[in-house]
Amino acid sequence: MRIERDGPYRYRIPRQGAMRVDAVFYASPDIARDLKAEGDQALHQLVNVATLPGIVEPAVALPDIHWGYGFPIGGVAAFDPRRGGVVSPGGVGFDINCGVRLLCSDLTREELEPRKEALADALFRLVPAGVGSERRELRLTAADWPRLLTRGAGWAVEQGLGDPGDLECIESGGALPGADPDRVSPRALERGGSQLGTLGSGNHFLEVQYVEHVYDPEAAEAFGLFPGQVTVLIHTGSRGLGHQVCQDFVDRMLAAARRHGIELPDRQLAAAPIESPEGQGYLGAMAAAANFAFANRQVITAYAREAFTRAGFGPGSTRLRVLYDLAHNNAEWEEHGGRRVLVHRKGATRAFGPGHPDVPARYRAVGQPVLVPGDMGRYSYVLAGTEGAMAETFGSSCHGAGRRLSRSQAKKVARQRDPVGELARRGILVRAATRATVDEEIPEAYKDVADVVEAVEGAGLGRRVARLRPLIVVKG
DNA sequence: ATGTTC
Repeated sequence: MRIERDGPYRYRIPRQGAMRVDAVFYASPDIARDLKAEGDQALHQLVNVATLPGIVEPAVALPDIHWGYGFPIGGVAAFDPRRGGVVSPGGVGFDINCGVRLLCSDLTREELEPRKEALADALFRLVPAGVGSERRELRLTAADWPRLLTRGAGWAVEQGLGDPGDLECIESGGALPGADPDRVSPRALERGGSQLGTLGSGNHFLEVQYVEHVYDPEAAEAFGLFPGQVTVLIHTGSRGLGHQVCQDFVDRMLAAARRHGIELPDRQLAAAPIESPEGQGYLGAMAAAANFAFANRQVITAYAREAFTRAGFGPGSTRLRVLYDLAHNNAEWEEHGGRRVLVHRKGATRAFGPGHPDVPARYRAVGQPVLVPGDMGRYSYVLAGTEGAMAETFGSSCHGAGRRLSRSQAKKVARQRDPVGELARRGILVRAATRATVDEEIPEAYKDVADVVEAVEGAGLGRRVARLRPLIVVKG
């Protein structure tokens, strides 16, 4: 594979073989070296994506790129429907609208400290976590589904789970347009029916954090962040419902690709023309699943507020304002370079720059908040979207640290140790459904997210605003 | 990520 250095933190894979467009990836020299290492499949997957019909130049990868189902995680690909552009479930991922929501309190770290254990216990009690976790008291019925799947977070607010103001600072207003509940299979509804308001497993979490450092005081003020402030970061997605939607369409898409004469270098890239029945069906079901995920984070927010109250914090001081809520895994219609294109982001964050009409009015002068979780022992970042991202990456930035160790490698390392005890000694309280998940998620399992963010900022794809340090971690 | 091999 021919790779050219294309500027600081920027590399280009010129069109070669079956590629229809160039691919570009962003990385520090260290990250680039790892990506080029023999056996790493991420760049090969990026090249595969560049062969798909109707792709708009370039196929993009951010510094947290790693191997995924068909498409790499940390990738962005835009398709033009007027040039045979396709939609691919693998380009969105199994956890449709896996994403993060940041809440900010008016509390300081010092005010939290005396009630930290109580808060950890209350959060763990009120926010179900773990594989197959359920919230049976919210069991959804046939009458709930159409509105829930079209209105997303707004549906939860209608149910009294949150305030109308919560919807102002959510990507797409908390409801991706174009949802078609009839495209969501009965099996997907069955799986999701008792999972609304639950965290799930794997890398999903709820963290209580504090603002450890402010890089850009002006932007931090616009976002409502101040040093020492207590924040809450929720990372979860569409649970079994989204997983089943993806499953339902992968096989159908493979047949559709064959029928439409689309040559696939990898079956996992199964795709159909955007305008085909299969493409439209997937987009309708995907948006519905995305809205389930927006509702999920909204319901969890309501229970997080309840947990603060039960831990003894006064309601006035803990409103937990929604700073922002964004998707890491979705496909959506956007205008780039004067064209309306379908942008797939898989493990990537929309990062619209200053002045963009889709940035909430209160942040518009600064740019969209970009929330970048790290690992549970170090820190997470809040960035702001930039003009550079608009010009180069279809308005996209990184979404996290990216794994360094596989789950099994991490478990092997963790087995000899006491991860929960080690974190507790550093002031981080972990409440987890299973030890196995904590072992897979030890800090050493991840790259240092600071390195990823450095590359992103160096490439002009985001601007650091603040760094958040964990205090309490709820895990599956 | 995932009723973690429906």
